[in-house]
Amino acid sequence: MEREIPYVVEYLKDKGGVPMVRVLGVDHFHTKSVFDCGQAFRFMPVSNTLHSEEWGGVAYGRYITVAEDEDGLYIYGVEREEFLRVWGHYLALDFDVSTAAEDILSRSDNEALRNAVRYGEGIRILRQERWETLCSFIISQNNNIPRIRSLIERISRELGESAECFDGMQAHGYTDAYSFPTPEQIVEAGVERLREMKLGFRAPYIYDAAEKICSGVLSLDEVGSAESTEEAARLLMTVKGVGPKVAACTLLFGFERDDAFPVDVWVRRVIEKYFEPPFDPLALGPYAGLAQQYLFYYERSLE
DNA sequence: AAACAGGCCTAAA
DNA sequence: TTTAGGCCTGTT
Repeated sequence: MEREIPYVVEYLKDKGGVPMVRVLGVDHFHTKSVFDCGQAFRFMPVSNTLHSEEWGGVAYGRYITVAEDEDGLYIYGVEREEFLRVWGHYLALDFDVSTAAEDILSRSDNEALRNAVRYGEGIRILRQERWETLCSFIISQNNNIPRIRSLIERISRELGESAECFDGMQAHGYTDAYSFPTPEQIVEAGVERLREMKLGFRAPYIYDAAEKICSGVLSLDEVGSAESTEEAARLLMTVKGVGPKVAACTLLFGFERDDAFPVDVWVRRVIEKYFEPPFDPLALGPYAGLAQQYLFYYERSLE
């Protein structure tokens, strides 16, 4: 369901001369929901007086921030060409959330699901970078979100390159920022170095993923063009430390496989709590992954 | 202090 | 084929 960005888009500069994009009338995009629902680990709240909620982070080698008000969405540190080529898609502004949510609800009359969709109305599944997504969810296993964040930040700082950033972004929380290391940079660093960075038992997993990609044993292009989500998952699971859950997250968040349905402890809890026994994610349809994210975010909010 | 954190690997039935 | 333990590290 990719399409042109169905919003009015303006290309402006802020008071500090920073190139920015304003997207008018965006629905289903609440910055906190998007960046804090557990799909992404590199965006953090930026405190300034411009917006109540502004989140900054690195993707595609650039530091940007995203904020909103009643008029629409603001993306700071981005020019027109790159917005059209990269960021509109990264932020999934070309995705019709309303239709997808309706599709999900049309397949189930489950009340918890209905509540979850309402609660997570502002969620959009980002279209993140493949390699970084794979590593992020390898790191996520048996781990908690603050530490996942700090580990990803640490290996980016130590092994990645300085991110691109427009002058004046200091007003948007920029101090310094680094892109996630490439497979080559991970291999170059070596397992011992990864251990020193406190990746623990995940160090050899990350290294194995990097090594398989560098040697050509695993191709993320092939994963992307696999016939089915199931086949794509099978390819990813050839990496040590990648099981069904990590594979599903990688596919949903990094490969636009909207039907991928990661089952973790929280989702298992939701299923047991609210659904009648033979639960089949396939029954939730082509956007089952979005449904999963609604359920996950909803259940965690109850804590 | 002991248990737990968006799992997965390995060994053993 | 399924099922326990154990795992790096940091926090509570």
